[in-house]
Amino acid sequence: MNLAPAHTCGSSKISIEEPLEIFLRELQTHSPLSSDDRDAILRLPIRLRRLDAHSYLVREGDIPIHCCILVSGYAYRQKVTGDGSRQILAVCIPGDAIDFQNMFLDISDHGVQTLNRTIVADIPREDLQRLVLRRPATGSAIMHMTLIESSIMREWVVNVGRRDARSRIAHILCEFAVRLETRGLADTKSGFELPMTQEQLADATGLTAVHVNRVLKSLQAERLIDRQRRYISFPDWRALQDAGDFSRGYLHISDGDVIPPSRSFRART
Amino acid sequence: MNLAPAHTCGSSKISIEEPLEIFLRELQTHSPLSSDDRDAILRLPIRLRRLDAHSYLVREGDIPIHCCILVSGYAYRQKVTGDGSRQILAVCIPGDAIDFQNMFLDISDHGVQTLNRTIVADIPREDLQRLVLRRPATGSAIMHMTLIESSIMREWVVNVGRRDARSRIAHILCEFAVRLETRGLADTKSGFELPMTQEQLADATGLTAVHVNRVLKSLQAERLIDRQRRYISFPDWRALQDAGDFSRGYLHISDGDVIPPSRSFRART
DNA sequence: CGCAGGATTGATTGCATTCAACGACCGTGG
DNA sequence: CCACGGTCGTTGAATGCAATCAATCCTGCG
Repeated sequence: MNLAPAHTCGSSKISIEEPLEIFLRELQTHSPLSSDDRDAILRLPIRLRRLDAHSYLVREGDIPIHCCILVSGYAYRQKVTGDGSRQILAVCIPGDAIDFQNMFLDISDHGVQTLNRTIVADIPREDLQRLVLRRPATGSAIMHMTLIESSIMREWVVNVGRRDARSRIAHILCEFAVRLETRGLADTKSGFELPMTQEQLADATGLTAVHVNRVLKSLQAERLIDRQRRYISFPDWRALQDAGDFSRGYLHISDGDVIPPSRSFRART
Repeated sequence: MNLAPAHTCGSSKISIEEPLEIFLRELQTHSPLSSDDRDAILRLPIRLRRLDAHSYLVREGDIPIHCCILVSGYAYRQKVTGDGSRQILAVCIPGDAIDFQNMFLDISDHGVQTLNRTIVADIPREDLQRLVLRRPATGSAIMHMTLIESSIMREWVVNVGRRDARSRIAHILCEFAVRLETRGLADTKSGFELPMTQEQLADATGLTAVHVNRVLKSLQAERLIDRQRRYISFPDWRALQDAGDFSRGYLHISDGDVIPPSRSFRART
């Protein structure tokens, strides 16, 4: 079902180094590493995979055997309730590591699925665990990334628990914009391609697709957002943040973390 | 406001070792440590504090200077939205470490408050960071504890995002019971003292206090719970779990983790 | 061209909120 | 000892936000 065959992604072959450099960059944005640590990371063995949209990266109940880094494309974490409804827990963007959550535990408590066509780099679990034990600084860097993900999840609890539909949607749009921007993948002025359907947006915000549609339309009518198909931009970024009760503190972005758009690696859908 | 004076907590003075032993026990339930690692943990400097109910352990925006271990009593993590409503993100029980979340980040993205009278042990941040860098295995153990907290938070997103009021309440009660039970602080048969008001329960489940009250009454009427003031027990534990769509997988409890009630340290309220 | 998934719209329902008042319990102080 | 105040719990009535049900409209794609 998965293991997508070659798709149009430019002419050049992807070198084996690039994914680890992306990973290293993300690790280092928060905690500096010695050159030995950096080398150790760049020497990690990896395997590249291409995946279609809607492929499973992790299934709930899996025993994780590798940690995968999202090189390009988007994915989301999810859990399903007993009555079959789905909750999206997080959206992963290029540069994110998928399996820190599961890797140090025995069994995956949630699933991860791709949103679109995706390239991932798998790092064997044991190699990563060995790295962490031998090079504590890399462990701290991983801890740091993981804690930021936790912080984002805390904000999601608030979003889903205590905000009305309008704020929830505005908030998630703001979060998405800022996270993409800090990786040089979008810019709040010019907007970006939203990789989610309205139903997925609904599952992320604890609403129904129908209601998401209505809220989006009303945000559009108020000129807080502007949509052309999936492409979305924010004519009044300030007002959108207010509507979403958004402030970026919980993303723990320091100024130096931002990757200028020119330097960015492109998301190949 | 805080720094509660002596309260009745038995006659004996609390020895300085005990809190670190509690901490060590929790760390070890998931990842075994060498005797050197154990010694290093037991040698950590700590300071004990007694706190009244409703004291702040951490304020949103604080720069954490120590990590505190909850020795006895309960606390909760919270965030407040722009319009002033509160969301409770997690309930901390004796043995939990409060500040792993914040310690490796620069600034606290959420607050922590005590639910009742509490004893905490502060470990200076630098000592803990030094420990982690010198003894990677302790770092892994801390990572492990942190990831379980993340897993619980994921389940909370689902609870608040995708379950109706009845299930949310039943679920949180189940979670509470199981977590207390594994630390030998309660048992699902005989019940336990619920340390939260209905308003706090509401803020944890994304509901209103009024509605929590109605749901509790209806659960009572169905004989899924039994309440005498704050004391709660579960006449039909199986049915309650069903009502709450609860299964304990996400708590990542292995059989060996459970502390028999006899060995347990008592929660001194 | 026709199909399928996604987006849109309307009408209706219902769960949870809101507002408001009252009751029960507990600790405190006169 | 009892009166008092405050917090928490309980209840009723009315409102409203979002869900549900159902149909239709797009639009990209085979």
